[in-house]
Amino acid sequence: MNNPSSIQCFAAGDLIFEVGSTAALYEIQSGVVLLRHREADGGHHVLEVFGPGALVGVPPGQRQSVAAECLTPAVVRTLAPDQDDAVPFWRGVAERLSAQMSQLQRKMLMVGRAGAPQRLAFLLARLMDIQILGTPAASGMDVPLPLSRVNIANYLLLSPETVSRLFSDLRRRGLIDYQAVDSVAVRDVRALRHLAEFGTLQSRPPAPSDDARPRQRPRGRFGNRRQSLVA
Amino acid sequence: MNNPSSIQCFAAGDLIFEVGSTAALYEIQSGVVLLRHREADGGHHVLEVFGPGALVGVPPGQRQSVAAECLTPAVVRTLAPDQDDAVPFWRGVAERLSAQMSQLQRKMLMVGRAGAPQRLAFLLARLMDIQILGTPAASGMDVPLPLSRVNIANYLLLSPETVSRLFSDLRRRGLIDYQAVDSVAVRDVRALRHLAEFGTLQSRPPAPSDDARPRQRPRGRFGNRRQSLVA
DNA sequence: CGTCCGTTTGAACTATGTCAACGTTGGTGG
DNA sequence: CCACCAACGTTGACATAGTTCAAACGGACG
Repeated sequence: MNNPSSIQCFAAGDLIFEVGSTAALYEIQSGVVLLRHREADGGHHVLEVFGPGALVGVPPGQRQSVAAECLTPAVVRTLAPDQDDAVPFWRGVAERLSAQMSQLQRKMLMVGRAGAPQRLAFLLARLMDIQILGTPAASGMDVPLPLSRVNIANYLLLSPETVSRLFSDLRRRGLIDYQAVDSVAVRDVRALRHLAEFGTLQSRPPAPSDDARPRQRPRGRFGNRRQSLVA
Repeated sequence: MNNPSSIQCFAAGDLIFEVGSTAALYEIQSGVVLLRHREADGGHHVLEVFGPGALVGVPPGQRQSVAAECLTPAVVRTLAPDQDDAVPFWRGVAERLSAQMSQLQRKMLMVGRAGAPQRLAFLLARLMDIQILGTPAASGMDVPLPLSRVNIANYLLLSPETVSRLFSDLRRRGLIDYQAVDSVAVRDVRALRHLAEFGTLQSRPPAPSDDARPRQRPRGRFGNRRQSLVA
């Protein structure tokens, strides 16, 4: 109780907590952490991937509904309220949970509405952000992929085969490059971010500000339909 | 400040708050409320549907990232901390937000992995739960549908045409029945819940406990693949 | 009574899952 | 040290659920 915040270190592959563990809140100090959800049939889904600064776990009084696994060596801080700052503490937790809700909502739209290429670009963009933490992304930067293809597929709710094909496509198109499977060199950050956001490949920059071309509208699995514009 | 909780009433179609409104937390007392997310192209997505007891909005210090619209006449209570009970208040908010995260995660898996029929059954089950609130569901009960087909499609991330077809199918198969589009009579609660959970139609009960039939495993858009069982 | 929007139904298309075969890597045991 | 094996990743061929386009129907509202 008089130990308001303690530090813990984990190796890659370690579990920070398991489903059903007694509740606790953790703040990631360094490393990349994955939230998994076990299925009845023995499979599992990757719900979220978090980097430094994120809050994982549930507040006391409940049980953990998911498992948290370290993808890289990681340092986490256990969060607990002090006697004095209990109000700002819980307020802060509420705010951060609320922010994570928004993040999860974005992912849901991604996974439910966007096409497969956009989804992968989305994940790559997120991994870039986790890597650089503030620094502006530069083309040519190397992004580690702490997840296997299978985990990526689970995260994006795609089949591993599709993920594999997508990587090949992105490389063919020159957006990324890689030798090993556990990291990619981002050749064209701009195109990648554009793909993540709009689901389309922007016609290469050379286009000399041609204003008259048919406006590019967001495209996913949906989005090719005339919008009713009224609803 | 000395007004810790105030009651507000809304008519169907009213907005409780809009995107960008100053933050506030509301507890739904009665009625059905929908969370919408506006898109760049003028369309919108239905993120969640809530009934009495749910918490909507964000804690002070942020801006609303979504809009909340009443589908039926509704009564909501504005939540604000008292001087005395600030700690339990924020603690409670954190816990309820955390619980909603789990709920949203379930929906994400639904929308990303389950097939269209399962998704609709999922929504119908949720609407049943919102209606009855505790009372055990009975076959033959009448469930109001406060959402249009288009909104249902948006919620489930399907096209309206698909939703329409699904309703027709469910009626053909005798799980539900309806004359108007704004309510359904649930003919077979059991089958509907089974569909929502497993994605399959249970062979009608008559099956005389035939143990030797190929075990029904969960089926969605995925799930027909041999599980690696190892990962 | 006519128009309009939401719903329904039909037909065709496409993205993505499934199945299957092959290559590569890393670990294990002879 | 090398042979073998098991995962994982890649690629191809095929199947299909769900979107898209199109047209017809119905109720609501002027």
